[in-house]
Amino acid sequence: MTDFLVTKMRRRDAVSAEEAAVLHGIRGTHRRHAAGADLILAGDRPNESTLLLSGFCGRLGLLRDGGRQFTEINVPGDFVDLHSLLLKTMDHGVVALTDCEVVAVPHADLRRLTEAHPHLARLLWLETVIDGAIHRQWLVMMGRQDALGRMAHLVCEMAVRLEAAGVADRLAFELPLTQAVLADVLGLSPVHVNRTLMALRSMGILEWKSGQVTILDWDGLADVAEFDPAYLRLRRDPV
Amino acid sequence: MTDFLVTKMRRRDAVSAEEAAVLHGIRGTHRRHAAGADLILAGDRPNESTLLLSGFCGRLGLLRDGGRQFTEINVPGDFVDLHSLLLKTMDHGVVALTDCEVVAVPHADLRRLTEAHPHLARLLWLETVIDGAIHRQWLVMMGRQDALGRMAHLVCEMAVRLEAAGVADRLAFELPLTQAVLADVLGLSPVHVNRTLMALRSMGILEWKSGQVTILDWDGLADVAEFDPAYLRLRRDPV
DNA sequence: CGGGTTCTTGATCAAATTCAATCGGTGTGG
DNA sequence: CCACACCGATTGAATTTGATCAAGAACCCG
Repeated sequence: MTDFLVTKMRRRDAVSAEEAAVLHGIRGTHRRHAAGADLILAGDRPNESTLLLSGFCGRLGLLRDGGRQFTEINVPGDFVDLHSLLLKTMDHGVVALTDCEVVAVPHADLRRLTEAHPHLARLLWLETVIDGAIHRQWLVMMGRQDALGRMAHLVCEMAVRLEAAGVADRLAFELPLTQAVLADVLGLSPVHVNRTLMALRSMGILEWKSGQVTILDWDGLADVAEFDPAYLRLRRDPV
Repeated sequence: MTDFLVTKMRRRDAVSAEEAAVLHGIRGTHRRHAAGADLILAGDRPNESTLLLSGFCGRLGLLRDGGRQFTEINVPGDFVDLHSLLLKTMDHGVVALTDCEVVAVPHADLRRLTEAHPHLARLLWLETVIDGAIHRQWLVMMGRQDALGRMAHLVCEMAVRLEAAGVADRLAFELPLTQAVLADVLGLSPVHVNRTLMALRSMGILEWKSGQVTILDWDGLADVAEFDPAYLRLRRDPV
């Protein structure tokens, strides 16, 4: 159940058999959400954190005029709102981008776990800190990269994160996001998203049809994106 | 020395006298940096975290063409790189935007502190999680607000954060950032930063000369910015 | 097969960039 | 005290990027 989480953590630090057992022993409420459903709304005060088991979720901010901006796409093995353990009140919403399967873990249990297992606590802290690193990288894209670079960067990131969780292959994976969602991820209009994808296609870098991404030229893609996976912290480094 | 930090934390949760004493007891290397100096470079593996005592720092990402994008402005009382405690390798640099005074605290000491004082550990974790919330809010600005809204939002945020640290008044404070730096914060060109500031000035909302900000119409500014300080988590909520 | 969503394409428009020049302080050396 | 250099702020003109509006095509799903 928490396999993807442990797989991902083990790219970052050793997780002992005992610690893995503690993580696998996490009990929470198992739920399914249909694509489009709100898992969490801004202003909510959840008393549990949600671990994504399958599907894709997005954290998003809303504007007065109805404008939406995603700040992260979550993949299986991600906690979509581990930070709510400390933030208490959510500053943003979380929506299901596809049908999703999740397990909601009570904050009380997580807190007990962190007090009993300081190393696991640091591994969880690390997960929230990596969320921050992803946000920073997105900020650099949004501020200083053009549409092509942003799109390429997003694809690189999703490829590497899905691979790290052990969910998919780096060069061919399912990413069933509509171009409208991509627009709200990249801060573009849906029309321009379409043109940007066409450009990557015509450059022979990428295929993306019916939610199926195929990367034909990883190096070319990474070059356009100026992608350096260091921020995803997928190297072993004891915490 | 760590007064600003404790002041800020006490806006978020009770900090007992004993805990405050522990924080005040933090010993580290006291340093000064001149404006423009690099405190940390991307790729560094610091074995200490840096608490800012006075002045302003910025976390920034770099691009191939020399483009820069700041991802956060740090004010007195902020750790500029508390996340390095877990990230180990820095994914971004930190530069002094003004002359700065800092104290560098060894990671070993911080780690010992978190193991001995779980509540303080959570307060520190919270600080890193709030960094993430700030990044998210910036992403929404960058993706979906125009230049005017972004500038207004930045000013609102700095006003509230400086006030929360007990460093300055919300309506009149020093923020000695050049328009070139503002451009790299907001993802704009220096020219457009200039025009944007002129617009806010001509709307009677803001004065900003020689690093001195005066907010003439807070409500107008917050309205342009769509500013809601909830993400800064300045309400008491025990962790 | 029909109806809705998603994708695609074209034409026009607005925002912000780039390039370029000027202006105003501030400090320094003669 | 002035000349000079330097940095930051300001302004204008031409250009680019991406947005908006609008319409048609393709694709699913019931």
